[in-house]
Amino acid sequence: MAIQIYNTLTRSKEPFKPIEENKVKMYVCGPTVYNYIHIGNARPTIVFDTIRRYLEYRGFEVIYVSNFTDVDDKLIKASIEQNDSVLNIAERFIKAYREDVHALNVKEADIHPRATETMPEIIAFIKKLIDKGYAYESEGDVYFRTRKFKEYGKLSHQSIDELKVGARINVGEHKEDPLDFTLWKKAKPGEITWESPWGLGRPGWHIECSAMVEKYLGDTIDIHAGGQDLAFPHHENEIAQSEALHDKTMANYWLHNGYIKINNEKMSKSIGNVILVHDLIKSYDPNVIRFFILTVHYRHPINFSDELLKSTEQAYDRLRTTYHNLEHRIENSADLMNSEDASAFEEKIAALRKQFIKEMDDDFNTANAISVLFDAAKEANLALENPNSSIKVLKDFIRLFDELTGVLGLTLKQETMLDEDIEKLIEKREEARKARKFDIADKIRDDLKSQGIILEDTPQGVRWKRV
RNA sequence: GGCGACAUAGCCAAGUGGUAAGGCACGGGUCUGCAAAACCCUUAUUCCCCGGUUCGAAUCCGGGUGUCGCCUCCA
Repeated sequence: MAIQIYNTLTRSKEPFKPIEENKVKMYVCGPTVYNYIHIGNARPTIVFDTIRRYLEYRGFEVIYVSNFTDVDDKLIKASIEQNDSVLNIAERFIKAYREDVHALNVKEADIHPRATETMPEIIAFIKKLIDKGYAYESEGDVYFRTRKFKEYGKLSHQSIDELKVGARINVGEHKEDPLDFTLWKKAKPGEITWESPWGLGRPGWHIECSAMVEKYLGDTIDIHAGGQDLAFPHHENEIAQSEALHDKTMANYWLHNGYIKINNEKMSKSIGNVILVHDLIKSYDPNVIRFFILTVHYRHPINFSDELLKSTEQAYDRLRTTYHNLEHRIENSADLMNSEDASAFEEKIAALRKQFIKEMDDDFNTANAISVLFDAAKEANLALENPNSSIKVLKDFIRLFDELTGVLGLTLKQETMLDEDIEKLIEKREEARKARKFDIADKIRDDLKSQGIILEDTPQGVRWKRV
């Protein structure tokens, strides 16, 4: 059975069929780089990275394009406030974005185009729209003639007459119709500008994505994705621009991730509850943050709170502990070949892998895929419980964890080095235990615990982990 | 006003017609020198409310309540 994907366009799950066999062209709307990214920006980044990884895992070659909006009103505003150039600010936060996203183990996009580097294509795109009658110049601005595109509203399932209520005309705009949206914006004095057939100005927000998709992926792509709020108007406008020009479907599958709320409130600057990834990774392992995002289906809203993140950390530690215990046992135990038990576990490992794929095939249900990870932990723990388990089985569990968590962009492996003086203390404690001097042994264990190192005694010797 | 999402145990969260996954927390037990980790057991006769369809509904339909989102920059 094919992978099922929920398509915003049809509001239903559809079997995934790429345009070219085994190849996926994927475009994800990226950030406007005027600040550090917040946890809400991190969700689509993580979610669509996971979808990309899964498609690759299933044998597709994925071409993943994600843009940086490096010129727009917000950047111009920041430039005035910070008394720095738009390009400097953009450069700074692209760097910050890369650092944050790298920490969250998000794979680099194949192509990361910037609006400012796509200017010739953007201008050409607009020009062709004007030639085709879908756009018009008006006192240095260029607008898209929305009503002329008959399918307008098909993504957000709104009729054009209902949309009219919300449409606005800002001061200084000269539109034929309130629904028309900006393709090219005439520059105000002092603003960053590019030359165009309509004078100095800069692109509107929606046009860059249409131009980039066309430039890097072609007229029709497989997957176009972004946050739920981008469905309207951003994606609707992209469709209008691209399909008006090409007379072809822009993207076969439109994917939108749900919102993140903070303590059940909307995250917004006015409430002052914006959580930056940059800050969050100072207090939490990025693995835990990523895991947290993936414990909820990508289309559902997530509530975010410190308390929830803490309990997620506990949950993640259960997986990490199992993984670590497997490693410890493999290193400290002779191989005991017990083929009967081995084949039973091998069958379970195969079944777990199959189940994981089944869950992910169903519209990337990472919540259920994660529950398979816990099932795997349970089986691995049972294997560890058995003193006769073969090393091969334990190694196969490690491989299973590496494989499945790799698809989710998570890692369970942790640091394995200890300071020499701590190693000595552990040895000293072992001697004390052998001599049944438990008061000395317990004192050492307590001391190390206060340094964040937990000792656990097992039949295969002492095992340690950091808190 | 238009479009949409959500409501499942103390908390988080799957499940979209066949008799309630998983995790966190809590309690009991086994193991242990004591721990830790792990394992076993226990924890929702019930899925916001009221009707309806059905042999059968958390799941479908109608109505209601509540929370939230988009329609304006926003992931």
